[in-house]
Amino acid sequence: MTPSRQGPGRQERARLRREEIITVAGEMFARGGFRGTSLADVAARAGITEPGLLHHFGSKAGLLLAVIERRDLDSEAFALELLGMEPSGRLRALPEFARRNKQRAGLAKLFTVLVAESLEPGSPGHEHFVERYRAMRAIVADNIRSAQAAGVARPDIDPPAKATEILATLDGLQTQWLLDPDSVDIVAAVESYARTLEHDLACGLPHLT
Amino acid sequence: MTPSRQGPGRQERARLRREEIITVAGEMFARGGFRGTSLADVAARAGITEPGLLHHFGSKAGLLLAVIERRDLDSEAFALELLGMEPSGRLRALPEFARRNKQRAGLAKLFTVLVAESLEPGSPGHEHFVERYRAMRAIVADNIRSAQAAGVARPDIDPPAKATEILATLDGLQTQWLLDPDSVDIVAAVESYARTLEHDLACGLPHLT
DNA sequence: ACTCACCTACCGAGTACTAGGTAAGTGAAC
DNA sequence: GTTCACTTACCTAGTACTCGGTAGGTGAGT
Repeated sequence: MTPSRQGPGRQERARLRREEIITVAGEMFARGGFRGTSLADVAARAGITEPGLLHHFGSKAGLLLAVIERRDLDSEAFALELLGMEPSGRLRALPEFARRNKQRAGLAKLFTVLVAESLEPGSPGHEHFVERYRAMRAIVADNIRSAQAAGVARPDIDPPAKATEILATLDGLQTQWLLDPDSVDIVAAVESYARTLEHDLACGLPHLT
Repeated sequence: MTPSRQGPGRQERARLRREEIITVAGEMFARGGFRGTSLADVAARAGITEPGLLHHFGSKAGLLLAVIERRDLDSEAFALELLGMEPSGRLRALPEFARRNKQRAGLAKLFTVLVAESLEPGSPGHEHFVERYRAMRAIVADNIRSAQAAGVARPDIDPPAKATEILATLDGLQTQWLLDPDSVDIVAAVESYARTLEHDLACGLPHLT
């Protein structure tokens, strides 16, 4: 009897388990923060022992990095989707982005909580988030520049400054929504902001055909 | 000999010590978060024992509330200052607010970290921050309404939505600055946003005298 | 005389992580 | 196509330490 009965084999099974653990850990970090969640908590929920966890991820920080990496893959997919659209439609995709995030409130909360926990230099995720924000600002700034080149945005706007501002608003809206979902409708808020932005970028422009 | 020589007396001395402890705890909560800071850390820095701390504040959560209360008093002072100005000048006071926050990066970081730690319902500061944001949105919305009444803001702006948006942007800018002060100049960013806002609120208005 | 700030000493329950083992699967030699 | 050395997944048990909080006392100030 060859032992390869039908199950996915050892390493494949281990990979699946790793994925499952990352999912669970992400949810728990979102609820309780990184510092507020213990390896024991994660292990219990994932149906594994603490040393079992550490076997896969090396350390608690390693687990955090795996969770962050997963989240990044997710949002990268969305970014690519965005870049596939023509520039004029990207603004209109913002509410779609909000709807998507609303479906995944856990991921959104995870991000907000982890950023706050990473403010202090030297914390496990600090460099990662610094780099990430720099990259995001650069991407948004490039988008603005191309909109200016296409003549659909005022040329007197400073792309980096506006990029910082846009990301800030989206983050801030998300935070207020996560804190108090009954008072803040994230989709409506982002839709409203998209209108603000449209007005802000174009108001005063000489009309085009 | 009446022992009231010149020292401030026992209760006064205790009050001063309380204040000192709150200051120290605020700094440490800002650096390491509430969960990431232990009573032992605070006690050591404040030159007191852990039970000494608990004598004053009852519990760790009590200490947190004292810290939050202190911060609120501080920002309330600024709010009153703002309300003393005529409405048209309030926008111009935003950069002043940023400069003030830059001086007190510790307090700003404290606020950002604590809000993130309070996202989850049931966490020690949750209700406090929910209430606080509701109040702040209401205040800003009122400001917008009065600007509309005075004819210096477009009447088609929805005050609550714009209020949420403004607070979001200011919070988000602060977060990016705290995370990466080398890349984000908070004062310049807020100045830039104040210009955006001015443009946003007034652009399209029929000119007044 | 009494209050109250603050201490020493301590507790039980976590904390991340390690040591060392077992058992199951894998790959090359034969 | 078995055999067998090797790797890998994961466990039990325990490390040294930190956590927030309590009990009960001391001693200065009022």
